[in-house]
Amino acid sequence: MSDSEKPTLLVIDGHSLAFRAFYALPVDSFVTRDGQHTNAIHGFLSMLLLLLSQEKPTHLAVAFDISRYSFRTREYPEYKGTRGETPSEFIGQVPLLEEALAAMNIVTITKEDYEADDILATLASRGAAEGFRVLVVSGDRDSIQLVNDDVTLLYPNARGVSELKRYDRDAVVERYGIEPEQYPDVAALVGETSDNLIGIDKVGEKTAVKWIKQYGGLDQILEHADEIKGVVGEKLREQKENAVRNRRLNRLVTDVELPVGPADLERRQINVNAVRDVFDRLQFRTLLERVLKIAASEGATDAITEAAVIDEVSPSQTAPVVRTLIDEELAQWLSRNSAEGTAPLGLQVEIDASGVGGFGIASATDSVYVPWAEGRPDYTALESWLAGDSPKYLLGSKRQLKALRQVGLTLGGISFDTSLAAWLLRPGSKPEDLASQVYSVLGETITLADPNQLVPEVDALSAATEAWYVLRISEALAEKLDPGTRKVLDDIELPIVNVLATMELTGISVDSEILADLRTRLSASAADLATKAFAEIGHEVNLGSPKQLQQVLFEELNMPKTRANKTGYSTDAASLADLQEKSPHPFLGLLLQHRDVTKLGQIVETLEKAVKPDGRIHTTYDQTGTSTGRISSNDPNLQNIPVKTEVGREIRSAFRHGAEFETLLTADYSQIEMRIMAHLSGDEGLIEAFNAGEDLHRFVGSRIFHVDPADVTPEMRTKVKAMSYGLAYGLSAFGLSKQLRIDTSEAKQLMSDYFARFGAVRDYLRSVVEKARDDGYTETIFGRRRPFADLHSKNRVLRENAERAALNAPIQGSAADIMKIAMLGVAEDLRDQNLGSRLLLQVHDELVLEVAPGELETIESIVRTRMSSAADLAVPLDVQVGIGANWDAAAH
DNA sequence: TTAGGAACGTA
DNA sequence: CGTACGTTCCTAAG
Repeated sequence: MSDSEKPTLLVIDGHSLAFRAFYALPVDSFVTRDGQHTNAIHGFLSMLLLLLSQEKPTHLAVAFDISRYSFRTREYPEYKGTRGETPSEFIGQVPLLEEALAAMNIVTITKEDYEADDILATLASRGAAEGFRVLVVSGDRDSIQLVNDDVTLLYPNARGVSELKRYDRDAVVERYGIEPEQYPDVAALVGETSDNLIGIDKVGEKTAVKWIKQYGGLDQILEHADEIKGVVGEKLREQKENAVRNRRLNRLVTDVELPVGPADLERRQINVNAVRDVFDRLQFRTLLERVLKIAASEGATDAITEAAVIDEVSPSQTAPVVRTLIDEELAQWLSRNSAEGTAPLGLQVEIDASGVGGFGIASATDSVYVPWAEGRPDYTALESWLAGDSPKYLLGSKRQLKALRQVGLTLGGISFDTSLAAWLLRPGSKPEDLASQVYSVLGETITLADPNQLVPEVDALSAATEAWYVLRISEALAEKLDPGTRKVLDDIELPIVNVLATMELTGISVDSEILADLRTRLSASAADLATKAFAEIGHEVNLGSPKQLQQVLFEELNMPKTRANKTGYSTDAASLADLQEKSPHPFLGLLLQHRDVTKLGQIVETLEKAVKPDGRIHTTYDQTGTSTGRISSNDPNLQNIPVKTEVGREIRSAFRHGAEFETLLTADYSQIEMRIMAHLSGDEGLIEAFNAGEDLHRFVGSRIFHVDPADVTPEMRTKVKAMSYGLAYGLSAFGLSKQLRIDTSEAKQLMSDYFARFGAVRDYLRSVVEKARDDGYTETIFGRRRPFADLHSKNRVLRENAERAALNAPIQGSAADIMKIAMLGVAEDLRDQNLGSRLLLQVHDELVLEVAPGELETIESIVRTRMSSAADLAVPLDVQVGIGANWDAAAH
């Protein structure tokens, strides 16, 4: 068998390569937003991917040391004793690397009492015996002894891990002048500093090699030690025990007992879903793409192993043949497949540039395609099936529902949505398209046509086949949903799809003249402020460039340094305010004002561009946009329209009721998160505070500072307010001191005074984190879960970030649930009572509606009732309602 | 052209 | 060293 026909076994010393990578790549350039260092992982994986594509191994394993201790340290406690502390940035990268390898379905091997090199040696020798071409990757020179006609060593050179030097037998001979098998003899004589193996004084590589050539090997050299002349001869005779010991220790073990042999290490299919997960966490974008590319190429060529690899999936099925149906045939098919007692159908609406192109509808065993031509008369059966309650499973139902609405069709019976289900299972994940879900949920591969390709390489999948996949994904996901999550899906998320779609289609009316006027004033003001700012420093700069500002502030004006960030020193508003105190300069104030007006100007401009021909702005709500259960808004984001400043309120005043309507009405929950904390913690003091109906912060302040509510000063109230709001975010004494600009000691005192009166709150917050640590997830009042992995992390920054997020999740999430339930109630009443008023916006704890003439009282009553009764808590849910011609006037 | 960071708007 | 978002600009990569 020639070499090219042999299977290739690639074995890697994990620690050694990761450690090389760690020193080869700058630590600071590879840090996740959470503070996890990743340079070693990145370097390792990058090299691994290169090896996979260049060497195309058929079999693969990575070996790791279990600890620093092995049979060698027992024999010689000083072994590797020169190695210093492992850098803290390296610790913690290895477990993550192992996770990444697991996701790529690569076998990792460890063995108690042995080093990774021994595992490599064993696999290499067995592999060679079993007819493999073996490639060993290690940064340990001892591995040279493994090289022979079947085994090649790939050794990282001085440039780190970007290149590996190839040592086959000839290369070893060329480099060292001896056969690979003789290398340990050389090392035994010379010694190995990195292993703390001391050699013979005065004997270097040259001498050792010369002796070995002369006498044949270490044993022979020692036998003839007496013949060797000079000082080196003396040293050899004096210190020969060193060489004997070194030789004993540097002999790699080739018969370690392992749970797997070379033949078991056949390359396995990459688990794309898991890889995405791990790589997302590590923020490896480019690497992810490289892995996906490999996965795709391998997945396409090897359909058989596919299903076996992704955990426990049923064997892949074959999509039913697509039939195109219209008219009577279609009516019969629908009637047959949607009759009472039949299973739900998958539905995929074909959406193209001009609207709806057709429908794919599928049962488990049959799929049909229905071309759509607007205005055709004979679609009665289809339309009534679409509008009816007959259960339908979809992927991304809101988008499809909107597309149908725009061609005058109604969609009812949305009883499963794979995007929503996948998000509920993993609320941090980004929505996947059909092909990705087919892979991540079913473990099968389909190829979608590239929409950017004019002449598609592959035929587009019929919408009917897509619907069939959606149906299967739905069934697979449904099995994974625990009852609580299922209830959230059925009772909250699926019903609210329709409400959100309606709000998006409705939009909100905007007075473009107000915006245009505002923009003119703001840009004039910006120009004026910029001129004045330039005059202060004597030249022009780009005030929007943090880099140029740093030059001006810290070099030209020599101001004291502010908080450091990745690109230098911070120039954010808080830092500039600090600077203004320490080193007053007119430039600072002008800069801040300029920031302010340009920011507002941008917002106004964005809004102007977003106004559609109907004079309204239609945002898009992202139902799967958050990890907590909130809804996010984009294109444009109407959940962050300014309100705190005068100009901000002017912007809000441009949002108004439509011409046919009477007024805008806003309704918001007051202190909903604090109320949820009171409920969840059962803190009697806090519950009393809300039941007393008094100003919350005044009440809490009176308890903490031991004064009458009437004697709570504004300063006291401010402090209490900051403390209360901070609680739900995991605020620290340090953070509190910073925000209130008080001493840390005073902040500490404030916190302890607070908890002295409201101790159950602290107990509750602690218990949330503890429970999450045990369960692996948090849960809202309504059973919405959010998983947390980092609560057990050894990395303190990661762990503490996770702890704060975990204690916040049930609070923010429960508030989100409550608001969604309230919206469902309001929408239901509007529909059932045939009211003309409409829901327009949701801003987390606030709803904006436009009220049809004559409906004001009804609407106010509906909104108050539905919002305050959305959940039954230990404290009342207070709702504030405001009315006005525009969003600003309707505030209260 | 693209991706990440800084900055800043909201709840 | 305070949670959850989206958008904008600048900048350094590609």
